[in-house]
Amino acid sequence: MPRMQAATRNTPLAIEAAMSAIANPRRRQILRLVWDAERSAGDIAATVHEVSWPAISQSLRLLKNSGLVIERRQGTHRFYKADRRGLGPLEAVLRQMWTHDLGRLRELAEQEARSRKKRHD
Amino acid sequence: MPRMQAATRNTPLAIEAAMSAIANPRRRQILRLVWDAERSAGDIAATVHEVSWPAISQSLRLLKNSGLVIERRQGTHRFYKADRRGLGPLEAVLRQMWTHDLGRLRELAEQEARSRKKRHD
DNA sequence: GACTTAATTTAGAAGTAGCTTAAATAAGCT
DNA sequence: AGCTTATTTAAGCTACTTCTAAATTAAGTC
Repeated sequence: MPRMQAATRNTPLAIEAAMSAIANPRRRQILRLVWDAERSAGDIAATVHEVSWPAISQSLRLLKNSGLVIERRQGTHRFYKADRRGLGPLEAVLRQMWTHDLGRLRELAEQEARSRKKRHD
Repeated sequence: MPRMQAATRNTPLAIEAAMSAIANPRRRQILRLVWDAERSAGDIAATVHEVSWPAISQSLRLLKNSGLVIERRQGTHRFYKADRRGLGPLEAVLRQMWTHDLGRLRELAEQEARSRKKRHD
């Protein structure tokens, strides 16, 4: 008897949760990174160098819980990839937003830099 | 020379803002109320009896600023209606969410009732 | 002007979100 | 077992969100 397919969806896509997940630019950024190819958590964290690893880890868990990404464990690694099934019209929205995000994430980084500087006076 | 169309969009639809506006169940509820017909602020506030009038007012302003509704003033009244232009795939998402919202808003109300009760002990 | 009605703005409380640092888990290697 | 690498969990902090109650604006009426 053949084994079950490896990456069965852990949780079904929850439209409510998926919506607020996608409303956040950082999570859209991460989601885009795992849109076409599977990537390890560390790989993602190394790419998104604006925030710490735990911050990425939290975002990944949220994306997973809302059914937007799938996690696959292999040894000490955890690989994530977007789960495009059941996205429906949300996929078109995502693509639209990604084109709008180009400047948006730069803004976000500057804003964070400002408030971090302010905190440390 | 004919007058300009009365309800020109005050602000263009901002996809980023529209997204987070729609991510909130209360605002989706309000948006649905003004989806097919124009309604006054007071009318809306009277319909959504879970929260106070100022709360509705704030939500309306946010919806307006994100370009999802249009405001029309007439005397002491302010009328709001959904601005469906430029919504793109977001409209399909909205419709999908509204069907999911049926039980969701009841939950939200109960949750609010609980935390309000807890506060007043 | 004084009063009423419609709606907003302000101020502040309570809860939530997103981040940081430090500690913990978990797998693989020697 | 002890050490390293990969990643998460825990605790705490700041900023933002959503709400309420009270004060304010704005238009129309007597």
